[in-house]
Amino acid sequence: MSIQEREKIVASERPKTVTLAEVAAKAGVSKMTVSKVLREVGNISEETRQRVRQAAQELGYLPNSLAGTLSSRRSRIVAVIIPSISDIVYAEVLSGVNAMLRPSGFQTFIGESQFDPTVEADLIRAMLSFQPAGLLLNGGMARSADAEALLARRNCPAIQLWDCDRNALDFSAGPSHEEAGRLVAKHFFDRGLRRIAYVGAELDKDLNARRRHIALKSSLVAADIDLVSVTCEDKPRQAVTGRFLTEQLMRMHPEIDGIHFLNDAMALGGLSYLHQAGLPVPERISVVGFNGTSLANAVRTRLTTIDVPRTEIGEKAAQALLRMTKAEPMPDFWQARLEMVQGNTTLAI
Amino acid sequence: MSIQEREKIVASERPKTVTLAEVAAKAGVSKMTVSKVLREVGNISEETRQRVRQAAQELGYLPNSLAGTLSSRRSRIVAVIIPSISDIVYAEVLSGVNAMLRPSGFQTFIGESQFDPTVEADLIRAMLSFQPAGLLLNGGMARSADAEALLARRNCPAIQLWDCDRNALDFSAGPSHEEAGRLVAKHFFDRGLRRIAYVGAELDKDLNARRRHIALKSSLVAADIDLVSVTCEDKPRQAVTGRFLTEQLMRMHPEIDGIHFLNDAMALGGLSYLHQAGLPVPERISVVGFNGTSLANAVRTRLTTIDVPRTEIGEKAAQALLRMTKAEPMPDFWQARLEMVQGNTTLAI
DNA sequence: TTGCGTAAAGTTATCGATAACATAATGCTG
DNA sequence: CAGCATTATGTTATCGATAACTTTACGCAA
Repeated sequence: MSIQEREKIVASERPKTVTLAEVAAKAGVSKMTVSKVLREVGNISEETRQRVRQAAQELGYLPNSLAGTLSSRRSRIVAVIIPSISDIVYAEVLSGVNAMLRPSGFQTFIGESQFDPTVEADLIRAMLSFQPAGLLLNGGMARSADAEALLARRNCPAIQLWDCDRNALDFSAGPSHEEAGRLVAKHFFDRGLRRIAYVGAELDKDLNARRRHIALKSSLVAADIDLVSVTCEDKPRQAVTGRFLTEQLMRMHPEIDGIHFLNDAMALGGLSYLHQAGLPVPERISVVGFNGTSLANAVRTRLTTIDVPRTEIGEKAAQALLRMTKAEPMPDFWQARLEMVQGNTTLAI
Repeated sequence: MSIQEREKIVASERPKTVTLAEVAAKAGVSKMTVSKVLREVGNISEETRQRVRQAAQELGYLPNSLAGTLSSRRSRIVAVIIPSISDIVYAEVLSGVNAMLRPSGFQTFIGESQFDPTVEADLIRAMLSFQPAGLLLNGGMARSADAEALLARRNCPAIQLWDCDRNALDFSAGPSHEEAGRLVAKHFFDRGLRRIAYVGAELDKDLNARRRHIALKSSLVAADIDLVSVTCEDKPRQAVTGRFLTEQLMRMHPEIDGIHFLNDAMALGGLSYLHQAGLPVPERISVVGFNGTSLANAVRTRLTTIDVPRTEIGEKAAQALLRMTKAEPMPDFWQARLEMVQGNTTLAI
């Protein structure tokens, strides 16, 4: 008999769940006493404690959090909705959230909206039905009327991630995307570049990226410089798209000497084309990405980018949530510090 | 008054939750009728349906899934515990799981064990307390006695991810790591290489990686070839470590002409050193990574690696879980197909 | 017209815990 | 030693839903 077969049998004759009442019976006390002992509240004699703990141990008691939460109306679930789980950028924020919440006994519920407001609204509904202690949402998305209505009816704090420029919720943690756009403009100014382009994708979905784009454009316009934008809405925000669009850009505007990309992945794709086309970076053309994701996986990179403290964003958001559940006072937002990281000129891998 | 201030007031005077009973009162029917209408079960006249739906709509009724699950003992929560959220490899599996489960109305609960068996056991306990419909665990970890005991008491199916070589649970979905090790050996054999090294980190935590390592070694030994292994347990499995260890390796064993790395990130770090040291890849030395993660973000890479269908692993695991909840028959495991991807020799970015 | 099957709605018990209050036993003060 | 605070434990009601059964009303065949 294989391991699988053996276990499948076990699975069919699943052990029945042990409840508080059974532990109470075994320990010879009331359910309430057991509950108090296990939650470590109230006054229970040391001797009873021991008996109860022993009984719980022997029966293999596992509390039912659903019942507990329902009864106490105090939840330890935190719902997080991010655009994409497999995008390292959001995953790292999530990691920060998790790291901060777990020691306090909170569990994270995760939803993936894929930048779709309809999906987001569905997720908010599903999440709220679990009576979470808090809701963490991504700021850079259009929100459906449905979602707004659900949020208005929420009875838990809601926090916005990734964006501190504007916020209709209780707290926001993230960078200022307007500042990011200005930083990029300054980078080009400092180098005396005046033929600037922007390359991005799916800007209709990602409002944060759109705001960076607009801020860059405004800063340039203020200096009487025009911004050439090459974007497309139906291709992924990945390296391949960055490469493709950069090729298009350079064919149509060979004079360009500075490009800002929506993110690092697209920028790396762009670098790839520029290298192949014999346009040295940064001598002939300057390239700026966004996120600082290229830094983590490469030992050295020639990509200049704006590093965003992603894990810290998650941590700050989670901290704020913890404070709010304790009704402690706190500010309305936390602004993440952006850091422009100069790429070195060593060969990139 | 700022947006934040306005919302904070709203937050303090939170809307009280609307229950089934209130909807029932408004619609002039019993709670049960409302419950049946909203779940679309039983025989309810069209006219009543309309009245109930309207009442629910107007009151902004949101079901309480905790109460529902407690009462019906049928959960739509699926618990997933992975070693790291921000490691793209696990995040992509998660994405596959999510994509498959959401259409069926399941919600994913996520835990991050950080390769720590103690943390994993704690998470299993926490997850089980939410009465999940299923549990997805990572296969490549040592499991604590505590965790084993909890799993034995589970009353839901449990599935193992990332590993189909052995399984003590109900189903497993993943590659054979032994096959992966053999594939790498074959790759070196085919090129007539005989001075082979392995570079890895944290092998004490990642049993899957350890099994690949052992399989590689066995295959080589069978061909009378020795494997030089350079590993360390206290550095991250990242590019920097790969670079550092490769440098050590090549100083001590300059004759090496083939290296297998624990993962792509470390391999890229290794490539970086080899390039700097003037050792052309693959002419002078052959490099093989693992995972195929380098493929996603780069337009072209010189890294040879074994591609693993991560999203598919998640999908298959989720599918199996869905089947098991319906008590449908199914095999014990799904073996992911591994694909050796040859790096091209174009300059990598 | 009787009897029975089905449609449509309601009643009661329950899921597994916790809150809030009640009670019993103890200790301590004046 | 009465009286009261404190400690230790138990009782009852409740959280918000669903399962399982019951009741009522109606239609139609014999």
